[in-house]
Amino acid sequence: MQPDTSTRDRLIDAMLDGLRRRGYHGLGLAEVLAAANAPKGVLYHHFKDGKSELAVAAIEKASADMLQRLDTLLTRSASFSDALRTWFEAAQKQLHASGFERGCPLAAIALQTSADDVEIRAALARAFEAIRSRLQSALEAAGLSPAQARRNATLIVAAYEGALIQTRVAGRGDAMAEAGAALFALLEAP
Amino acid sequence: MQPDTSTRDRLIDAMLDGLRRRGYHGLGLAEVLAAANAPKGVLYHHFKDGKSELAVAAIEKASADMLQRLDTLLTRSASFSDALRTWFEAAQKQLHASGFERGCPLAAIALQTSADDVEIRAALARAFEAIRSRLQSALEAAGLSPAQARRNATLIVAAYEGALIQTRVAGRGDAMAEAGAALFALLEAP
Amino acid sequence: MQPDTSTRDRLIDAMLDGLRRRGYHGLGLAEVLAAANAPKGVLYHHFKDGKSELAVAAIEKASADMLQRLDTLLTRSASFSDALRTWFEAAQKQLHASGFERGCPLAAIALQTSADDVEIRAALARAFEAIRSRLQSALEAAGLSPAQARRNATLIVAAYEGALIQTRVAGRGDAMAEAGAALFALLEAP
Amino acid sequence: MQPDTSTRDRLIDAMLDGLRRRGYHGLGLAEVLAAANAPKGVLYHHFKDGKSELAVAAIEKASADMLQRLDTLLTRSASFSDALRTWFEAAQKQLHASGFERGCPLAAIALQTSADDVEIRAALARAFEAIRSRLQSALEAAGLSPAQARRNATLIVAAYEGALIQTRVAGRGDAMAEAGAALFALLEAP
DNA sequence: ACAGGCGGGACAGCCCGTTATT
DNA sequence: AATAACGGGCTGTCCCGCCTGT
Repeated sequence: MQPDTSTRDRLIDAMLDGLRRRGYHGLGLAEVLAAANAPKGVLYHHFKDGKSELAVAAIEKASADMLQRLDTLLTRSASFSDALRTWFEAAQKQLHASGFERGCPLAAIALQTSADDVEIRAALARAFEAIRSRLQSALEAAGLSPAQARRNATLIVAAYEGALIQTRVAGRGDAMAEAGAALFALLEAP
Repeated sequence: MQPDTSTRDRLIDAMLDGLRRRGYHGLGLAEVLAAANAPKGVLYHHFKDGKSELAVAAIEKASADMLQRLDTLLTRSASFSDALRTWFEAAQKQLHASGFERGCPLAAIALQTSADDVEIRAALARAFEAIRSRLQSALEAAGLSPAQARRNATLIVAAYEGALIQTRVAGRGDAMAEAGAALFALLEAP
Repeated sequence: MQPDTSTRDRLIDAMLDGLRRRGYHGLGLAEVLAAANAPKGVLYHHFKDGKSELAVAAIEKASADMLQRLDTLLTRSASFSDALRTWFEAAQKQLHASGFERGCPLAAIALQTSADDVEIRAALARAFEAIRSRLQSALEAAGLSPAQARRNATLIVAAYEGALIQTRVAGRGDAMAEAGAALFALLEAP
Repeated sequence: MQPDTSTRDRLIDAMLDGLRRRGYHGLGLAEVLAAANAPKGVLYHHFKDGKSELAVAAIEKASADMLQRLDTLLTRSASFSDALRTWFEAAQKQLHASGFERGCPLAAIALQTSADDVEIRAALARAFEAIRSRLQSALEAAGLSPAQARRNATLIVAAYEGALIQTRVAGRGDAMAEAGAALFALLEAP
């Protein structure tokens, strides 16, 4: 029983960080392996389909992490709006702290897979659906109809990802703050 | 004025299409050159910095196209909401028509450039700013304060891009429709 | 004496089959291990020099098998010619049955070892010599001089291997049949 | 106009020599490129399918060379037997001169391609057929029936290839000489 | 004897950019 | 002004051999 994280976990973490910064095709395995301090051969023991399988594992971890953070926020916050506000602010801070390099890995991969990357697409679709679903149930709990809740959940996710893109490109946090402010104002409108 | 489009224009168009489908790093020059039916050497005559310079040209064309389409919509539509609705619907249709492969080239590039791709980042920032700015002035004309207009403009762009991502991954148009519906409902609320 | 074949034997059989189909360098150990349903480590317990030692064992098994089959044929057939005819026909049938994929493992290895694969070369030399020798003594028993018998034995082996090659490439059994027919006609000529 | 052979030709020659010595899978492109003194990238200009396409070109050159040598021999020799004898002796000498490393490239490839290497198999089939065909017409000219000529041609090719294999493995020229002697004796028998 | 993670070198393929030639 | 050959670095993949724990 060894306390240090296993090679497999280190590979996933390194992949995740790389995906956030460079996206799927922009990221070379050499960089991932160096970050994980792992030799080349070991990758294909843990992920026999190579890069794509590792990416799927990374997506699933990212999805689980996001979901859990979101869940914590939703249960601990006084209101749905408060939770959302904290969520957006945290994303903005994280992006700022990394010099606007570390965005959302889901979006980064989503825009550079082609239709034949079946496994990856499926993993992404599952991840987005899980987050939308969690937001939807929170909105229903707040009194919205299922259909309304679903639509607003999709919009929130869209605003989150879209604002991250603009923020990243601009190299300034404004977009995230602006989109968040507009969204909260609209959602809270009587 | 020559009948067939010039080689330079064909290169830009091919690059733009490629970026939409595969993003920046996922796209090889060989594919672009084949699509443009141009030999290797000619690229470096027109764009001496190669791929990145061609990408900047493609971004600028995409930006100009989007801006012009948006402008037409805003001037011809009965209301701002109508224009927006048409804009979202058109994007959804285009994505659907291409089998959910052809998304927004701006977002695709935005997520796979690193901080040292200075020229590309700058071009992207200009492009997003131009669209936000156009939406903002339209919202101001509709009676919003400059600050409110600015925030809503950023949110609209964010929702647009974020919904495109979700739609692309899911391989179904729902997300775009849902995010659009939620956005219009919120914007039109009294 | 255990009911299921030992791991060692399964490895040799899997290697032999692989060599027949892909040759030495075209065959990966992963494929062999999968076919033998054996984990990686076990190979180096039984064959400490790895692939090459396993190949030698496979060659020796192939050689022993061929020799025994030949021996049976020579003792049970009415004449040397009959034995030969049956031998060629069996080879042709086996090749046909496997879609012209499963040839002679000796030849397959012979053509892709370099001079420094000492052990393998030696094993192959022994195998060929054993077969030639068996044919030679049968021919001597039929009345030929030792020198004549030796020459004809070498020719028969050559015709056998050379015809297999042509058959495999063509994907049709003709070559084996033709070479055999010509050989029998010449050998039986008064 | 430069007198030295083009890069393309040098690549083919280097490939051919490599195939003779190591076979298809045993031969790495690095070795070929070093022998041809060519950088990696240039290979894919001349042979866009890479190694397999280069192998096809090498096979075709080998086939053409063999055919031409055979043709010269058959037209210049006093008899078919003389031509054959010279052919076998030349092969034996070449093998001996290279320390029994440089065999027939056709056989070397034939035994390590799998059924899905369609192009390579087809090229090999064409090459063998061409040689058989040339021998057949020479035998017909010597008075044999087409069927007899065809069978003997196949046997001659088989004996040639099969003897080369045995010679290569043994590291001594005997097998080639023995198989040749037996073959000539049988063919010349009244 | 078995099991499987580890290690890193080598493989074929492709990349983008440049340099002669015409 | 346009083209095709060149150049070599880098990618993802897979290889074989080892070595520590059952």
